[in-house]
Amino acid sequence: MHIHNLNFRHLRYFMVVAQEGTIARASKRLNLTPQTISGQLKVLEEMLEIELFERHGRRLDLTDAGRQALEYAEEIFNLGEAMQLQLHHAGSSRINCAVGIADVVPKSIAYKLLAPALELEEPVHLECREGSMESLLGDLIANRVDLILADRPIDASTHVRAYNHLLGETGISMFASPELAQQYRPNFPEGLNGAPLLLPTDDTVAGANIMKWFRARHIEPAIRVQCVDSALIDIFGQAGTGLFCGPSVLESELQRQHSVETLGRLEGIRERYYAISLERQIRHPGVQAITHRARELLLETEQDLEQETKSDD
Amino acid sequence: MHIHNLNFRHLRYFMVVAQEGTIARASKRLNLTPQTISGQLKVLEEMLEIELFERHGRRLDLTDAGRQALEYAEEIFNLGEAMQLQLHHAGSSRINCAVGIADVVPKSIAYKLLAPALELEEPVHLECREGSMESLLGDLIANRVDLILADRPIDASTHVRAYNHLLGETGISMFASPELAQQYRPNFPEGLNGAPLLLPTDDTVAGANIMKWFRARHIEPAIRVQCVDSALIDIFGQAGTGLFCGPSVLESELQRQHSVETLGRLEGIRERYYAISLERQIRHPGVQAITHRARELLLETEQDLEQETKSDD
DNA sequence: AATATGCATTCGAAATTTTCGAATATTGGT
DNA sequence: ACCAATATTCGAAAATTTCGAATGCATATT
Repeated sequence: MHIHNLNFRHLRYFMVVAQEGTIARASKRLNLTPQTISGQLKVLEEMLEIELFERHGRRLDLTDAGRQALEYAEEIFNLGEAMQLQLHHAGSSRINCAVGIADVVPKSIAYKLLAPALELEEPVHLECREGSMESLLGDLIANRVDLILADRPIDASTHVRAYNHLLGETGISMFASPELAQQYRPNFPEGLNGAPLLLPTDDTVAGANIMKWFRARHIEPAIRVQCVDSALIDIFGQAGTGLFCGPSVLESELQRQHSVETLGRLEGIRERYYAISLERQIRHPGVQAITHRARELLLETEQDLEQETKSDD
Repeated sequence: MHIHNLNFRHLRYFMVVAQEGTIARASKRLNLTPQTISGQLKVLEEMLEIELFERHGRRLDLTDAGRQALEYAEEIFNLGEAMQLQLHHAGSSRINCAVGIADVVPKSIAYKLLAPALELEEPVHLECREGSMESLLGDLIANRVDLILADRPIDASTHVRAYNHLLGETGISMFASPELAQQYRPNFPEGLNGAPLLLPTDDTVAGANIMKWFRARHIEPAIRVQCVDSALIDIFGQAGTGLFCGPSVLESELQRQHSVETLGRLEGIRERYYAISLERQIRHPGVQAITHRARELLLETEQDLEQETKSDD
């Protein structure tokens, strides 16, 4: 079996299995039988001549090579979709605005930030793509996206010459399923020693901030799950796996949609969101709408919320 | 037929056909029958829902969409190979030096520039990748390559924060097959009006320089072929399709390998080659060897040659 | 103008690859 | 020890890719 037989399907199956953690769940999401996934995964491993997963009992854990391969797979997949989109919409005369969303940015936040572009008189056609910062910066300099939504500004170390636009900021709140909330709310945050916690990975701004916050207060929660995608954290949190943090602006949304309760605020942490573009002076009408209007929007929401909770300062 | 059936083979066939210009030649290079290529190309067009080639008689010309798709295809293909290389060499302890070569740089020049790295006491393992400047810059900031070899420095307009290292420069000579050389050598360059010419595309430094050179002298050759890859120009030139330009340092090599003769120098044009890296202060031993030793090397060769031809100034 | 050659394409059969049903093996929990 | 859930193996069916033969078209040759 040669490498050129590599299908986009192989990559897709691999990505979904890595995301879902088990072949069984992946097979459900893909509407395929588990044998197929298992077989194609083995084919992929043979083609790449390397083990992608470590089989621990019936658990599949990504190997180091698997993690590297996953990054490539996601980027290749994105390029494939971008190609299809661009070719297909080439003839269309709609205003197009391609946005890259760093996968550390919660989807609801992204929606709030992008919404202004959809409310223009001349409606904008948005194309969204997710990925790691590195991969998206490559897309930005190649003009495959007009804008990146991220949780941090880029600096000299990124080696990309681009401009940051602060869109807004929010505090961080802690959430949990009703049972866990009842147990841990009484002495929050001091009583969180040993409490089960779901966290963004250490290399994200949010994850690093939260860890620092706990260390500064000599509190040591038991970290159960760490992942990049905050949507996944929300799911785990809803299921009661542990306490988790999220943007304060999303409090009411999280409570309603995931049936979780708020324990309190992590005072002192401010999460900021940035738009990153190649031009300092933005002419692209869609991007303009986002960078101008979005800032007001998120700050307003935040102010409303501060009046409601009224616990700061 | 769904997009997920997209194979790396489809992309490869497409790339080779675009490069070779005809399905027949592509089928020879790929050791496949023309029907296969033709069929798979049609499958690809159906999957992308767009025409990649315009069929003019028995000539295949890339459409606009085809050109865009080609860029994506090359990038996707490179990523696939990079993935395989990185995973396969992950355990190996060799010094690795990944170099991106802009496809406007003649292969022989690239070899000359990279050779110093291979002569180190501790031998360096080179990994080479070709592609457009944009695609390679993405690889550079994502650390998939340590260095880019290019025919121009990067400036502010590229939006990448990186450093240029001039490696050397050379004059430009004009070559042709013996018959053409005999015909056009007597009154070079004034008598080149209407002469068949093979050129790098307009968006390359070399192509633009040569065009400007002719315009300044009110000479109007008939441009027959324009392409990015200089190796292809050499082949056409060898076949006698037209006159073509190449680096003066490669005069003897071109004469020997492609059985062509030199018509003369294009006085005033200097072709420069640059290494582009993310660090100003280079620590990578392989990259260091290239940026330090290569400069001397190419300049030396050039000086030798200037003594031989003795026609300047 | 007729002919020949080279090239792209269409069609059906063979080879290859992917998918699934059935059966087996292993894990984790009760 | 048993059960439920999972991953895997094996062979057959379905789908895809490849090639041989034949066709049609365009350019070159006579």
